[in-house]
Amino acid sequence: MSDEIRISVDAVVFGYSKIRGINLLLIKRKYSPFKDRWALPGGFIKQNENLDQAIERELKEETGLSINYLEQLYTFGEVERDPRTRVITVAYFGLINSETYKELYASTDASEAQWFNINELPELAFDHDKIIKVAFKRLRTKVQYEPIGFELLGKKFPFSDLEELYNSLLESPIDRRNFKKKVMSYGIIEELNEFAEQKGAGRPAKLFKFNKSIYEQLQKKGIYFEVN
Amino acid sequence: MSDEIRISVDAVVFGYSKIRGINLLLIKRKYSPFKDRWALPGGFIKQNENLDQAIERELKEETGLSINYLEQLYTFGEVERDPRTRVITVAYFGLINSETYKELYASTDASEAQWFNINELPELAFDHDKIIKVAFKRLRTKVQYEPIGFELLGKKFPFSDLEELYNSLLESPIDRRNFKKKVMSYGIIEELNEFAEQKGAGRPAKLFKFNKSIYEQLQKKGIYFEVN
DNA sequence: GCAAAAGTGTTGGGCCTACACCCATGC
DNA sequence: GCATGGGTGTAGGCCCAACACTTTTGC
Repeated sequence: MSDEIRISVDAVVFGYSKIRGINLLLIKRKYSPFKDRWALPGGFIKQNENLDQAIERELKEETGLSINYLEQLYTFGEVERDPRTRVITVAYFGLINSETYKELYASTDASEAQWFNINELPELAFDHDKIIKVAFKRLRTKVQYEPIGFELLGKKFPFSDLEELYNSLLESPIDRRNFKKKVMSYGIIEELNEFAEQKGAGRPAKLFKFNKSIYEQLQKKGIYFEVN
Repeated sequence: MSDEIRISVDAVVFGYSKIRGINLLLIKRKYSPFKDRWALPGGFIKQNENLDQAIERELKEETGLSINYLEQLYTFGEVERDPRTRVITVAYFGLINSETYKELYASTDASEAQWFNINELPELAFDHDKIIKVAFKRLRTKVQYEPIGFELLGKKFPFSDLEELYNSLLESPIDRRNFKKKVMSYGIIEELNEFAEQKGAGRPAKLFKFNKSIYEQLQKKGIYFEVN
């Protein structure tokens, strides 16, 4: 056990689908410690790369995914969190849109990377369960004051997808009519003249699109998104 | 230049007084690099201490202060942020109440530690100006949705101190009557039967006290503090 | 025709905003 | 008595919460 302190980055990446709900990206560890245990994607940072670069590299290496939304979450540095040596990890919080999300689902169970439902997580390596808790709390808090929910949906989505997403993230069930009025009132969502593909019965759903640049203009004016 | 990556902690500690406004705690560096330049209190973490322990130790060593409110802010890890070698720093965000704050003011200019008005900061070492910006933004945002402003006041305070504090932190000037109604409506502030010492003319001000345990009970019920 | 999902308006009440004068003290 | 800072109430409007039926499709 050297006297060095090592630094890693780890990412908590959430995905979403209407059927499966909130899912989390995990990888199976190839090496000791915690060999064959599921863990967050991540790894040690290199001498000449920034933290942001490190986490992007690790995600690409271990899962092949590119993440549309990624921000620093918290740094975990408990002395005993890694049995080998002292490791401090900078955790990131990521969201992935449903198109990319589906691709990974297609890539079989044999893959090293896999999605798990947030309520059915396996036993995890290190203190990763603790990190995930912090990240999930951030997700549930942040969807209420920033329009990050759209990062979990596709570019075009039926309004009911957004509804369901917020329903699964917020504590109390949302009122469909009030929710739509509120969200539409910001003018950051465009109604398209396209319809979602039918799957089963029911009236076909119009598709909507999140307009990020309008949101950014509102922010500058001091108008902030808020839902609860 | 070794191949090691080193880890430090730094603290952005804010103090407040009605006369001087928002102030920031800085220390003068004794050693190279940036010798004699003002910088955030902080230093390298030790092999066997947690991050929280490290920042508390450094603050005590360098400034003698004990901080009532301290939370992790953000981790800064740009490759070139330290000219010596690669150093990643975990920044903390702290608030200190006005009693403690005054004590330091009494400890002369010769001291290594000194308060600076947030609008009159000297040139700083490393990327500490950037860290301070992030911290100040956090302060201004967070006072709006958590009652952390009280951490900057004394245990007992005249209501006008709170008013002035929010006035100096928020962008638009607050309405005195509406502000008081809002804050009092949470029931987290007790009106005492004591009065502030007179300094100059004016009606004597009643003293108030923040009741943290009532606030925590409200939080559990899902009632959140909010001012703007 | 019935099951499944999408779409849509109104009302009452509570909360937030706007706004200005009196009170107690020092000098 | 005047300057200084502390303390206080109301009315109008806006926004939010509560609430249920109709439309379009697949089968």
